[in-house]
Amino acid sequence: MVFLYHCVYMINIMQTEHDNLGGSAQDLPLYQQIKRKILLALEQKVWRSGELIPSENDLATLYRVSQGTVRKALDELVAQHFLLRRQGSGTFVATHQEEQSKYRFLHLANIAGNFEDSQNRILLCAHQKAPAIVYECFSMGPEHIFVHIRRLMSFKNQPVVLEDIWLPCPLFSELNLELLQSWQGTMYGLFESHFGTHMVRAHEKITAELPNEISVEFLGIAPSTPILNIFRIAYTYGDHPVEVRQSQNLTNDYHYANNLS
Amino acid sequence: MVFLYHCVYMINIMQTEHDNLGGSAQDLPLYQQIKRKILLALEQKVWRSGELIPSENDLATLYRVSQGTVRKALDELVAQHFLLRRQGSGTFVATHQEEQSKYRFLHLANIAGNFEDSQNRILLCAHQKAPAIVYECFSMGPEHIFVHIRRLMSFKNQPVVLEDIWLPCPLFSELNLELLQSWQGTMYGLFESHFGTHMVRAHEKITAELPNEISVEFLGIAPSTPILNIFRIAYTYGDHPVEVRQSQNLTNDYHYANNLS
DNA sequence: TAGTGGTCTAGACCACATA
DNA sequence: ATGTGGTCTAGACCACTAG
Repeated sequence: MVFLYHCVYMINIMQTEHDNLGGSAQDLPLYQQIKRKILLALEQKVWRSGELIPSENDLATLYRVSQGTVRKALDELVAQHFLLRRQGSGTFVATHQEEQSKYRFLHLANIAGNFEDSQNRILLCAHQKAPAIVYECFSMGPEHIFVHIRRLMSFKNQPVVLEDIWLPCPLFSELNLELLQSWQGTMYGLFESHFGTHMVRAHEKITAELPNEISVEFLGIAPSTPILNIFRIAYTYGDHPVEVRQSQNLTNDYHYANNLS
Repeated sequence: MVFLYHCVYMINIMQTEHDNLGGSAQDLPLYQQIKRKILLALEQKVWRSGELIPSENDLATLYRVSQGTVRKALDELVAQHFLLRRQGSGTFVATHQEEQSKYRFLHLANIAGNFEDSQNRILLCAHQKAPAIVYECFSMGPEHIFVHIRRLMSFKNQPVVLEDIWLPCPLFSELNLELLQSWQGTMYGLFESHFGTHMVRAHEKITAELPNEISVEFLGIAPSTPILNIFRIAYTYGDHPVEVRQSQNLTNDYHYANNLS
């Protein structure tokens, strides 16, 4: 029975939590405590991306709370895209393989406001030093090495985005050109399935700039063309930064679409 | 008793809904039906911005459902910023006067990632024709007139944003320069308190451009300076568009901050 | 002290997916 | 047929606000 299998893991985690919080759990509501425990289990990879987690009833038994309390914890985790519910099937760890998450981290739309599939070309994948800002983002010393990826994205076969990506090295050391070129799907899907790193959120700083030399070359534009510059830091479980990305976007035919609410 | 006062309104609304949906309410879950009724009441200004709405128990009695079902409807409305809960006090119609909504529709942050208060100068407030795109956004014929506002926003007394705002005319006809200049607070707060129009969401299209002549003049920049251009349509209850705004943002010292999740 | 929202429970029934 | 999540109910108790 799946339930018993998970029990072994979960009891460990429950007790770890118990120790950390000193019994009273800081007076957080029960459902918040359970939410934390599930998040910790996700961070510690008790359940992997795409896997089925125990049913609401099993979790309720495990945590010694009612099913309604588990449900409230799951509600929030689903709203934050950590989990995915399928009625009749169960609750699953969210992945970047799902159709619906294809444009979750890519907000570039055409004039009509629709998202299009991109054609991608990997220009570079090397172990290198990185710009100073990258070291700051990861709080790492200057001796560290990063995997540096450069990618050109085209829409309707017109180059639109040139991005430089830096990934910390112990974790992504095995990443190479062949793997990137053969992969069908989003980059975050690749990171998840081959490196066990699931991106949960990102922060972007958007500015208007003049293009760098590489953008001029690969986007085929004049050096005076205004470029939408996006500087992104992406985070995995536990708010650990695991990717820094700078992209230069040609916004003649496309725009960054954002909903405020 | 406040409860009885509201009953008169609510019963009308309930019956309107009932007629529209033909009894079976399209098989929507109860809490979704109640959410719709509350949204309709907000749209029809049964309760005004900032006002207390009936308690969960009163609403439950009114709609003949359990308090838990009302709560689930309110949960979603609060998450979408339509309502605001205050424990011990009650549930209120959300406003743009609250401190927390000051930067809800202004995502410009300084290098450290913090939001700053702006100094605003109204350059223009006139009843005018508008660019063609504005007519499209409102689905209005070319005979219509709009209120056109031009505003310069500065941070640390350096001009950073120049925005042009178009508002449809029957609704905002009374808007004038004196009112705009004397108003302390956000523009959406003004629209809400003086024109009964509460913005609930907006969509932005962001591009990099060269500045228009007016931006060159008022931002004090060279015509070749890249500018972050934001084209916004803002909506009130019922997804009716009520504002079109184009802003040109100088992103030398500030950036558009966006969280993806 | 009374009324409000916030948490938690227990149990019923429904809709859906899978075998 | 079974087990899953989805909805709905009724009731208890707690935390907070205000008169």
